Amino acid sequence: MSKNCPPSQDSTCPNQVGANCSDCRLGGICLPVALEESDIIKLDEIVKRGRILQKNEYLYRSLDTFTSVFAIRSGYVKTYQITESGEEQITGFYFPGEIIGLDGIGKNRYVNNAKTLESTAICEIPFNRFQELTMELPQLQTHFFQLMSQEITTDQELITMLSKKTAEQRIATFLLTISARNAQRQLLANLFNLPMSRTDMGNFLGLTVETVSRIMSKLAKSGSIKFQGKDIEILNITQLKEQANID
Amino acid sequence: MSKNCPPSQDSTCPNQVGANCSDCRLGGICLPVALEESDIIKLDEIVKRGRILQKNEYLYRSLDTFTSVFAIRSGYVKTYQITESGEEQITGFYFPGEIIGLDGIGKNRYVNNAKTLESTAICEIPFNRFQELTMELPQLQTHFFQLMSQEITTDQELITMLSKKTAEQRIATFLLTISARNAQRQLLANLFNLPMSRTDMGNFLGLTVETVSRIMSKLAKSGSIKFQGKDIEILNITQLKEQANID
DNA sequence: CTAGAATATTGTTTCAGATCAAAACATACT
DNA sequence: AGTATGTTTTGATCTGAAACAATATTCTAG
Repeated sequence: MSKNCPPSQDSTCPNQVGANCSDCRLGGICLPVALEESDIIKLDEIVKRGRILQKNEYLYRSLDTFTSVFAIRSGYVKTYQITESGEEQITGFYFPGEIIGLDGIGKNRYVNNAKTLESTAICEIPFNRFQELTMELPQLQTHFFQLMSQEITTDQELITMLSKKTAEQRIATFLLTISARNAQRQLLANLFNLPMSRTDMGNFLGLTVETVSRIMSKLAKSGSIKFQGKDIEILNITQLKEQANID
Repeated sequence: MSKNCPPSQDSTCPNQVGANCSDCRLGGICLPVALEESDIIKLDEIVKRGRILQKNEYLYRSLDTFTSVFAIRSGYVKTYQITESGEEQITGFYFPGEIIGLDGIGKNRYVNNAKTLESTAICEIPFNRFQELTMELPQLQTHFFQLMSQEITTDQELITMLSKKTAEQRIATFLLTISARNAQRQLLANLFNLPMSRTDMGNFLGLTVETVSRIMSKLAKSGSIKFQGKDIEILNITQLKEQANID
């Protein structure tokens, strides 16, 4: 098996974004759960690895025929819908190790658009073949059910946020969520870079850019955080949590 | 097989809410898709039928160990979470033929509380046994993936609503959604009874009761609808659609 | 049938966040 | 480098829905 092979979707060929699921540093965050080594190899065979998208490229668009779900290896993706009145509504931000495209299963067409926020490496998992594989690997099926269920749960958290929280609570909560997701990926929890613009943050949180900007400044003045553009440092997580929750 | 048997969970015993999946008048709305007769029988064997809950009873509560998903045969259920600050946030209303409990799969505990809005008949589907069955019935697995995906999609519609729509647009949209769901169940699309209180409506839509009441009156004055308490009649669906969408 | 409770409606005031406006930064392009 | 274009911040004003308040209506239990 040649080591010096061209960029391709050949899963047997190691390339710049990693060779296969077993040695992927994302490990358990992504799909392979408590699978046997031999089972991971089966999964490996169907995963199309190594595709790299530039900033602002689409993984899929609303109404495209559903074919695959995607795992993010590196980079960041936002999903959004266009409302009847032509506005964008962001429904999620996705980080390395996370899976997108689940919304397409229901009607065999993607409902959302998925667009990269920066240069992003992805693994494509053709759903037909994946589903066949789940028929012989119950653990894989279980894991996938869990993934979908968790997507429901995070969507419902956002619903609660939009329905019940003030602008300050939303932004504090958002920063804490990003922090936690970074920590889960062995990154620093209190010092990170926001992958999205203020506009996107506001859109996701149901706020205008101006409000986002104002509240960020307010949180900084209160001493909870420090920031310079997209670089964020959490200085007082206890206080930030209070700002996230309490009325 | 006795016809005159006590109320029980014995699925072989016909009772007041219907005998089995094959002759359930909800048909395709619920689980059994394009299944063979023989496969429906297998499904029948695991479904616990005939449990009837009174108004305001719980199907499950937040943090209960996840065991089953539930199909509603008749009646209505709301799901809700309690926020950190102790408020209720309704995440969904469920109608006959719809499936609830999917949020519990992710962490093996229910995230929401599920409470009946009136006397409600349910079918309980123990998830372990159901999952085993999906291993031999690919169509059943596909259908269940689709159900979960659709739950994601409806949650995302609510997100868009809460983030982008005015009070009037939310209520108009809500009434149109209920109307459509009734039509799907062979009920009248333009004359129906809301199963939830104004308070619950407001809670779900991120509005106060007072605002719900005001907007309902406004919609009635505009001639789109007519109502008497929970009895709703849609008089001008075209106009109501305009009120639901346009800025 | 009636008292009491719960739910719904309507009126008035207040306020959080939107909108409008403009300046300050940041990034990309020739 | 220097100009243009996009993004973020800060300021002033406005507004839709919340909050507060008071009735009115509908349910429920005895």
